[in-house]
Amino acid sequence: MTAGNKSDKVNMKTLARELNLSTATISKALRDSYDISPETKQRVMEAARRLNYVPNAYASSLRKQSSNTIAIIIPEIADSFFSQAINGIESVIAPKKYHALIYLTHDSYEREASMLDDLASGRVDGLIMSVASNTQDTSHIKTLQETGIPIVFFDRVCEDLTADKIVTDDFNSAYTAATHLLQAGCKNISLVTISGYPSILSAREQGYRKALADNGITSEDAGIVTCTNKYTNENVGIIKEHLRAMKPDGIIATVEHLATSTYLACDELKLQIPHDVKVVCFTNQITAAILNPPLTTILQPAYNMGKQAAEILFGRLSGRLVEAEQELVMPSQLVARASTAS
Amino acid sequence: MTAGNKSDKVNMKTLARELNLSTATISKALRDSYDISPETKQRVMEAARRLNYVPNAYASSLRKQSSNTIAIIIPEIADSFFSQAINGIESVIAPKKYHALIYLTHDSYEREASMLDDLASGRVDGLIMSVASNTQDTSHIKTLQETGIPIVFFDRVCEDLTADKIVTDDFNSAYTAATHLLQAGCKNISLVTISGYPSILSAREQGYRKALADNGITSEDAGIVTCTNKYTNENVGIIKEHLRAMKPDGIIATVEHLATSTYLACDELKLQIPHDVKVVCFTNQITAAILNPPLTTILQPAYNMGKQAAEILFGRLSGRLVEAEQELVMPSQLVARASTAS
DNA sequence: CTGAAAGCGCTAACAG
DNA sequence: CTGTTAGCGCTTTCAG
Repeated sequence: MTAGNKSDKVNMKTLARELNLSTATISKALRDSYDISPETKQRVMEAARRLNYVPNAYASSLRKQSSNTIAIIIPEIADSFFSQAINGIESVIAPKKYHALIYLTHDSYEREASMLDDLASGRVDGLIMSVASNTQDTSHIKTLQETGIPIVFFDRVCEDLTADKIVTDDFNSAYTAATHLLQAGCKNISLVTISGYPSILSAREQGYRKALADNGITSEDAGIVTCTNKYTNENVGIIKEHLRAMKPDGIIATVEHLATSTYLACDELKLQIPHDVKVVCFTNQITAAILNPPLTTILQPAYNMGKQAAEILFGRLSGRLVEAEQELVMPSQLVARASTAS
Repeated sequence: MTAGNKSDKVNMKTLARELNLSTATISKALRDSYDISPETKQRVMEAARRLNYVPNAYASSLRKQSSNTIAIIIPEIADSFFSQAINGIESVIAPKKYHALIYLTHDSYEREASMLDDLASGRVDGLIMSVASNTQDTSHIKTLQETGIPIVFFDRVCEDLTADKIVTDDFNSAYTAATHLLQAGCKNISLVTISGYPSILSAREQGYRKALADNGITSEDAGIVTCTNKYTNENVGIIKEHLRAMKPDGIIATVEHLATSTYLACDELKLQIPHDVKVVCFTNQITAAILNPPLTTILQPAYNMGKQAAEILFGRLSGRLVEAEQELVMPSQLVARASTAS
């Protein structure tokens, strides 16, 4: 039981009483309105500071029908890409004194849908999201859009939706990754990926297929390994089985956590990277450079993607940005390291 | 401009009109109150679904003076420990339909203080936090506690504060790490750490010192290297300089991002781990096992710490937990890998 | 320049 | 069982 409880809660009425003014004047003075005299403003500010006045966030939000709050909905948080993106988002909202509610779908469509339904409550002014990998039906998203809440998607976007989107050039990145492996001498390249609908997964797969096709290799799907989207040992088993069966000499892993699984699988089978199999992974992990061996990565501009997403969202919120929704494609970067050395 | 805007906003008044009932009845029916007839409840529920009614979060929070929202304040997000802890927190708040506001201090006392001041606005019912490394004055925290908002600290706690705290046994962990290195044959162990006040840093330092003292080694502070708490190349330089000057044969790194800096520093100086220098780091990075060489870690129970913190917070919020504030110490685990092999 | 009054949408006494 | 009423604390006309 703490002291100084509810009893001494100071609100505008308290200030008004203290200064013999009306709450209307207090309100205007605090918002630095033009039609309040400088002296009154001084007095109000002083009293507010002295009495430790803090405006009630919900009263203000209710009245203004806006909350200075946005939601961030992502599949996972223990993932370098997403946590770096959050940093980018935070870098633009913090200076504006906006607040961020964070929600994790754990890649579940049901959770995602219920989160979006809830957001129609006026809780947030806008939303930045990356869809769950098993989200196919997008009606929950459209319903929220219809309430007028702007949504900006990043990385995992829905193709059938009209909205602002920030993505990387996944097709090209996968194409580049595959080409990089081919140039390193690989003849039999596998794609280690996860199941799901987001376009980034299919784009990465298409890029991979195209690179093989352009080099006269017809894969017949044998080179595609589908893992679960959880960081579990199960994936190590799936990858090992594939390595044993198909004996690929090159692997492209499409999401961050598959790097560890792939390395462990190779290790358990005593396959040497890059001698027996070369590996490249889409990941933003900072430890890539000190892995055994250092891992060639497709590095996404996670921080800047988050930053851009937030900036576009604020453009919408402020009414500054009125053009049609756009898809912004930001370049990823292949960082070559020992895991793909010839 | 999306269709179906504000105009058709449906609130309790709409439902009341629709069904020829009062808003009081609607409110009670929706909350499944005992004194509403089953049939009325049915009608209300049906109408709510049909008209897509979503209760206004802020009106409700304002009226009830509680928001079903908590704040999470942490130094960084792109850090495995913190992101895993958030997962733990989320695992308990999501089923309770609570919301989480997330704030990053970037280890700045000023930002932290302004965040805590703001939370007196009634925006959240409770707070889970890990203090900034340069927070020394804790008056901003005490002030918030006085408003009656329960705060639970985890990992980076303040010693001079009365509050619920979830920590790991940092002293013992560091002692264990140092002992582990001594047993592996190290004679000259350095502690690579960051500057700051949180007790975990001093506990880790004390544990290190005690282990050396217990083994007849007097360090005279020469073995302590202080880095910046940013993930920058600067730290690689600082560590390299120390390695050159002091030639330690063992290193304990106290925070996650120093693992990468330490490995890079050794690499640049062509020092072999573990042959020339053995390394152990406090980190939760999942890639520890696939580093070159695999890294011996002090693994903190991050997920469970977050979970416990949230559970204790809910205990306070519900009034279920009324005993004096407690400090819960959870064990870390030394996971020995090749980086400390003899 | 300042104040009175209405109301954002919801909840909780209290009556009936 | 249902309705009336009075606010939660703030902002915003509109008068003066």
